[in-house]
Amino acid sequence: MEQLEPFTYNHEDNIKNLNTYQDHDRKFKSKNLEAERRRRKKLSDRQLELRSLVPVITKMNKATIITDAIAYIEDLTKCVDHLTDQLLQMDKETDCVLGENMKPDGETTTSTAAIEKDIINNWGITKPEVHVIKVDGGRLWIKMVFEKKKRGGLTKVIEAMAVLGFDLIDTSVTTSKGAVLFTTFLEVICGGTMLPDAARIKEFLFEVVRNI
Amino acid sequence: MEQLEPFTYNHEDNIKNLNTYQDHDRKFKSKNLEAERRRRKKLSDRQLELRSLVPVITKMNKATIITDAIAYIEDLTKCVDHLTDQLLQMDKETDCVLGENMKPDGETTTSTAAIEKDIINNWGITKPEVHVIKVDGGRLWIKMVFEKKKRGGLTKVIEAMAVLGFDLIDTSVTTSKGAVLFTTFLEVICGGTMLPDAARIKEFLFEVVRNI
DNA sequence: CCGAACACGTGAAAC
DNA sequence: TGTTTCACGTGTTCG
Repeated sequence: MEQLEPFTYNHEDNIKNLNTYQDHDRKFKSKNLEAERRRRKKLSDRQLELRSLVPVITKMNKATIITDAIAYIEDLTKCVDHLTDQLLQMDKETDCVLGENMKPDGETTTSTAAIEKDIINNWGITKPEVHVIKVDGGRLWIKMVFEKKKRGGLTKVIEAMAVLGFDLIDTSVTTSKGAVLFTTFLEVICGGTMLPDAARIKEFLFEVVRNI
Repeated sequence: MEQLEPFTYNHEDNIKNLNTYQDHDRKFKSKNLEAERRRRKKLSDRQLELRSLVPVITKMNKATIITDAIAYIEDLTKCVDHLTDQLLQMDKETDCVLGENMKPDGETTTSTAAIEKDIINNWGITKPEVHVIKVDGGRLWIKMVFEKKKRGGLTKVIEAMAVLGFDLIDTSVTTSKGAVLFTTFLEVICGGTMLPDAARIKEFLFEVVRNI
């Protein structure tokens, strides 16, 4: 085909020349040829690693590997959600059982109703103070100052920490004249990437300490 | 160098011709040009989708996106493992409790019996350590070292403090490699169900930390 | 023979 | 500045 005449690029020759005169003759070599090769290799390695992590691979294509990885991540997140739901439900049940057992009059009030009642009754006078600082990937530093209005309030705070999946490394609680200073350095159990943003944690904890 | 003579490929010319005569003149067009474009777009889209699924992206690089996805998958699997462990443990516990509660003869097994049973069942590897020191009339200093076997254990401790009618003045909790050091300086509230007898408090707390 | 998948070197552009 | 990342069109291989 004379149409293809101007296009006389020969890849094999080019490769051969590159390999032969790799360091001596740079006439046909871009400056970033080796860098590009490194980049390609790195990307390829990552994709290989990703493939090795995903259990079910429908096809060996690069695109399908990513698709399978996406499906796997979705499955995993769904699994995590389901498990946490189950765990929370179970936590709530055991709490309910304990609460009922401790009640002397034997009245069966659900914990949600009790919480609602608490919300109505305890209208905070002083606004609680909550600080959440992300130290690194999976570590947080939290400081809270709030007013202790009833006994067992600290239990709720520690409970909230457990619900959030926090592993308290170093915690200090100081009480003085009805005010509580709670500071903690903690690690997120489920891993750094699962970490919700500090603002959300702060909001959640604010609601927690608001109701105690 | 005549060796490199055949390399007359001109990318710009090729692009220009492609843009100008995209559908009319296919002189410089490979047969699989459009297919390759489709493939690239598909792959790019998948990577975009993957990126949108991973919450923490350190860099926007294609390689780092995959790296982050790998880290995310590892975190997720770790989280799933952890949650299933917890769930299994909790299932076992509730089974134990329910089994006792479900006694058909209606016999009211006291909690002490349950505790005794637990003592028999759970033979801890490391014996927990509990110290209770009476500072003055209504003030105590407590130090406990125990092994954390499950999440929410700290909640039980704080709960026990509330049950005992203790008002925690200054508390410190330090965790390291599954071991927990809990120290507190507290005040006994008048309405407490238990008298501040150090030995009895120590026994009670020992049972509490033994079961967590 | 053809479509799909891939690695390659390259120029442009971003940081 | 220059190093790095990206999209591009290409030739080749495989089913």
